[in-house]
Amino acid sequence: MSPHTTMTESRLESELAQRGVRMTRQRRAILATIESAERHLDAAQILRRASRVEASVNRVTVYRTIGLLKRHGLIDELDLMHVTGDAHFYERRPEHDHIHVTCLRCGQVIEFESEHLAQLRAEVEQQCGFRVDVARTEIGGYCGGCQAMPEATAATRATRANKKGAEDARACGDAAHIA
Amino acid sequence: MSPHTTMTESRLESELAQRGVRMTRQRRAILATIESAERHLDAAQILRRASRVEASVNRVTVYRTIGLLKRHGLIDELDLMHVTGDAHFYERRPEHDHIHVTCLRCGQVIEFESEHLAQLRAEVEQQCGFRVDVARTEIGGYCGGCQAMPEATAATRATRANKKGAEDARACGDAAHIA
DNA sequence: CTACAGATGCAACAGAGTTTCACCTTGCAG
DNA sequence: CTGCAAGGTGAAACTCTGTTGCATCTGTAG
Ligand SMILES: [Mn+2]
Ligand SMILES: [Mn+2]
Ligand SMILES: [Zn+2]
Ligand SMILES: [Zn+2]
Repeated sequence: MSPHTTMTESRLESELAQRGVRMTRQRRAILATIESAERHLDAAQILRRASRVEASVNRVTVYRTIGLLKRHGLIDELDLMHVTGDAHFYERRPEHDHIHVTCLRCGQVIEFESEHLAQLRAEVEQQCGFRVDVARTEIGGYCGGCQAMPEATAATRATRANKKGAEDARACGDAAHIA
Repeated sequence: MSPHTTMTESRLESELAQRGVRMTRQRRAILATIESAERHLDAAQILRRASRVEASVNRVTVYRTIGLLKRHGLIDELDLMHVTGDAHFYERRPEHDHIHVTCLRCGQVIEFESEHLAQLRAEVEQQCGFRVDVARTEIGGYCGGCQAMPEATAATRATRANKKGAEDARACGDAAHIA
């Protein structure tokens, strides 16, 4: 990597610029992390990944930036049925709504689009007199594989026990240097 | 009230009985509380209300009973967009699915039924190969009143500050005797 | 009535997110 | 450029939600 890694400006970054929000090295790292994630990340995972490009990023700043992005409607918050704990997960707000289907045994998450989402939202706006800001549909169940699998063999399951940090550090090559 | 208030057997109670689950005074109080609630309660509120009929009920038992009911699919867990904090809310699983529409300013919650829910669920089962266990749609937005109200006047808003216990104790007559 | 699986209470713990405050940086005006 | 004020940041301490270990108690089958 070059000495001054300038990091290509993310879409989130330009969205914020447009709205006159001040940009910092820390924010840039966090935005890029969220933007480029191949899956839904929670705050701790965002911190770990962002710290790799900008070592000074702090836990608190991650939470503050998540708050900023939520207020501006640029990201959505997910529970993923809290299969792995009480943390919330984040993703950039997509063009079209989609729902999240989580396997309660293996933790796999599938995204699914449907016409019914927009229709439901329209119904709510009309019949409840609400201006809808954010809509979230989450489903929990058992994926094909896990339906077949005998109860005990479920070694894949993301339990509360093995959740302890390891997964993200392992997946991405170098050790986590932030607790 | 008579000395030995026998408390009519709730539907949750008989559901559990059918499944051979052991019944205790504490559980009975918690089940009755959830069953008879006129709105969605979080764990702390369930504890406060249940303690009024059965003083020995403990916080931990509330959580354990919530877990029991979730495992048996007898209650659903809601976020209500976490407008008032990080707690989760509970309600008995209804006959027909409904969604929860929460006003992000005043905290009001509206329940709404729609054909699209069942259709969406069917689509997921077919196209994702999942066996769906629980489905949750939550919407956040601004209710009619709050859309009209000028930004500052929002005195009604359930802020993190006023959340502190008062609301439930006040609403139900006698003081909360459990922290 | 008894025995024992299973439920409870307590206290200690753990994880997620927030607040405070002294210090630092960004973006802009001069 | 330079200086400066508005706003962002890190560290530590804190709050709130939920969990666990363990000694003790109790509901229920026999
Ligand atoms: Mn949640
Ligand atoms: Mn409801
Ligand atoms: Zn699975
Ligand atoms: Zn409102």
